[in-house]
Amino acid sequence: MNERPAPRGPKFRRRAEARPDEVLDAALDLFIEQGFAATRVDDIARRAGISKGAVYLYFPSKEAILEGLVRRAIVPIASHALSFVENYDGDPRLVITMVMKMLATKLGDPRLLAIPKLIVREVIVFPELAAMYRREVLDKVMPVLEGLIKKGVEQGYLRQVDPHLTIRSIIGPVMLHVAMAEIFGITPPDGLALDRLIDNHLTILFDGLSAPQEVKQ
Amino acid sequence: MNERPAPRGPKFRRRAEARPDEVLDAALDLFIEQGFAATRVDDIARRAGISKGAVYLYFPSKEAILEGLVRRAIVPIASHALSFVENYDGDPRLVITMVMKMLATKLGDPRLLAIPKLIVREVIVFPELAAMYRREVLDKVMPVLEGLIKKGVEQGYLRQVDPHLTIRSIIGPVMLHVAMAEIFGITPPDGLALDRLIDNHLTILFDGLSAPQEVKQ
DNA sequence: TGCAACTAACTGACCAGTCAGTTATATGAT
DNA sequence: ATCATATAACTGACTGGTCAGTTAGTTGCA
Repeated sequence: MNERPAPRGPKFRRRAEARPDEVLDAALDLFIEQGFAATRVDDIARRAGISKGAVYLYFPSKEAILEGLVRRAIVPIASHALSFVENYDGDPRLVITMVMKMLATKLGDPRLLAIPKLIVREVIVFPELAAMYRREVLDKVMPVLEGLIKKGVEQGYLRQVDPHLTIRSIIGPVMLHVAMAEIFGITPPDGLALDRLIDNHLTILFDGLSAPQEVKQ
Repeated sequence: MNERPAPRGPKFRRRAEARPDEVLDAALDLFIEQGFAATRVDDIARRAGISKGAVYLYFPSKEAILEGLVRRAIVPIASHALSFVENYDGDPRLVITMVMKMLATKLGDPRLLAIPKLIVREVIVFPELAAMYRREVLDKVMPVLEGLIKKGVEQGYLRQVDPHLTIRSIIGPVMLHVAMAEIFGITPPDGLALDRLIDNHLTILFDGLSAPQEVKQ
């Protein structure tokens, strides 16, 4: 798997710039496979192609690696398309549909999904991790969605609902779908089928589970 | 908290019948507080009022305690009101409402909620745990709900939806609500408010998020 | 009196974090 | 260009603490 070290090549390279990211990449792989506790720092080092001692040149502790992982994942979120949603003024159902499609893309990428999974697993031992994620991601995203729904109600697009609670009705089903697949391996017969789930859900979400009345003619 | 052992009392009691359950109770408390890995068998023993060695008279390993915990929680599920749901023949929306209220009760009890939480946390290290829960609980409950929806569609109560996927739209929001509260401490201003969440959700679920048309007169 | 139930001290494996020593490479003098 | 020197980057063996599981011996009870 690893190329055999050339007998005449140097024993190691000095590449201080690249190391931290390589450590994080290696750690993410291993944390996904085995979880935080079961992963040895030595394993992380080996997969990153350095010695254990070198890991401690860049991270003061194993926990700091986990924290670095979450921090690195969080950074790009801030610069995201939230301002578009914030300033949008038409039918909120279009934006909701868009948000769902985007969410599906994110959740489909194992390396993105891994971060919330890690947080969920480690929240008891490292509550600061969850606090960080909440502060940097959820506290930014959720108020925007809440505002969207509130405006939708005021403008007459949406039924009178509680904006705060309605967020759960919108994205809860997608989360549960992914969670059931991840934890229990329960998927539709033809795979994860996130697109079909979202179609099915949006129909129910917008127009209700009840059969349409015959008044439509 | 523990009564001080009377100086003249016996050093221990022989109570083989009661021990296993007491160990499980102690373990559940500690696993909730600190997670599986961070809990020492010695702590479990002490809280159960026995020595570590005694624990190993009843459970062959620490993992077996966790497994016993899940198994004990699963047993009462089998004998539950599923047959009622299975044989019900009227408007499925009534049953769905009922199921949601029942779910809310279960999720409101920390000692019941703790079991799925443990499974979620430990699924990577002990996948058999998740498999067990799936086999004994989910594979029994979900087909019944699926059948309920299917029948509801056939009898014209419900819109044409995919029964398998629709389960997510029904209970996903409740799960997300609880998960957000548990993991990130995100709740409505006035507490968990599960009842209000369910009311809000059922309105959306049955009749849709879209504002009602003016045709109703 | 016998033995199941129980205790408490012990063992051995594991692993995060340390550190003394080694190697790569940048810098500057010749 | 070539070499000497400095130091940042890195290695790998070691340590100290932790803890699951074991066992030799003690105690409660029928």
